[in-house]
Amino acid sequence: MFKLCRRMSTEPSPIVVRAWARLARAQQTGLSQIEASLKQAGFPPLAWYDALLELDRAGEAGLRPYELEREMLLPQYSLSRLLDRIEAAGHIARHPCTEDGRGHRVTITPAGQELRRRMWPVYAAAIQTRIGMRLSQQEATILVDLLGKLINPPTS
Amino acid sequence: MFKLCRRMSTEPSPIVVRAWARLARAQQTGLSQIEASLKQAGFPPLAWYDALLELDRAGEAGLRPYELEREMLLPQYSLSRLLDRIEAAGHIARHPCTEDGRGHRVTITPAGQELRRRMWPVYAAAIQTRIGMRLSQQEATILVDLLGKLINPPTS
DNA sequence: TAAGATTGAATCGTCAATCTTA
DNA sequence: TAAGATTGACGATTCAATCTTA
Repeated sequence: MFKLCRRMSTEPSPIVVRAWARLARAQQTGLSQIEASLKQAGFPPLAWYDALLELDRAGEAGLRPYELEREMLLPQYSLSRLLDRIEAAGHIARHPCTEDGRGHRVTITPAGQELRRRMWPVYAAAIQTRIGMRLSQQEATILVDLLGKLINPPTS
Repeated sequence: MFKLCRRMSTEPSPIVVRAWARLARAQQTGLSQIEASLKQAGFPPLAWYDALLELDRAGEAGLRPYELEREMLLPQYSLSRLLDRIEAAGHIARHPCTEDGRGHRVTITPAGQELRRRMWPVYAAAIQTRIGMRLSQQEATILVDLLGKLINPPTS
């Protein structure tokens, strides 16, 4: 009798599997509470905030859609539809791009800046409830460090 | 001149905001790689695995949909539609419930057990790539502990 | 040919209403 | 009245195809 070859030489250890399970659970729990808080306050989803934040930081020059895709880790078509909705609500504007005729520039409008500003206190309160009230400053620092190792590139 | 009242006495600290941002980013990156691996191998989404795992553990008695909702943190209607799809593919069965005429019991079929078994190596390899290869055992242990503090109940 | 960006059709998720039984 | 569960209608996401310009 021979032992079967262990093909999965890189099978994850039980503690690694638990780490992934808890990462998924902690994020899902946090995200759903944040989304619920925003909705209850009459605001749009968190993805709108993320987009408006990046566009606000980019200033008058705005961003190309492909730049926003990379910031937000969204596929091209998904961002395109998200921008459709935010634009229809009057919070961003799309302009033809002078340097590259294929592309566009996206900029935030004053109404968009105002929306982002008003969303922040609700978002911040939810972050504080889910994270801030459960970790010390030192624990939060360690968590930031460990999660940094999980984010690309592999050698960070 | 009087200072304005600080209404947000619980404004999160910058490190807490960074912790949330990285938690969201690490989970999103991990999940999208896992989903991509499963899809490339011809398998259904991760939610199918999660449901099949719980039902496999529950054995012949199966689970009531409301029990599965709580395990998976899904709303009732969302789980109902997920079960529709998995049932249509022949991987689970819904039975009327003898103890409670309103409810049902959901059980895994042999085909469902087989599917779950075949999905695991692909899922495991992705976990190892995203988590196992980036953290030591000690780091993974600390991460499990910190994430545990973020998961309900608040006093865990 | 490839990159930036969008879109029709199909799938999936969500809201509100509904049905059945406790 | 409330709990377990489902469903019609609608909104969001995804896939594949398309359009325009580099």
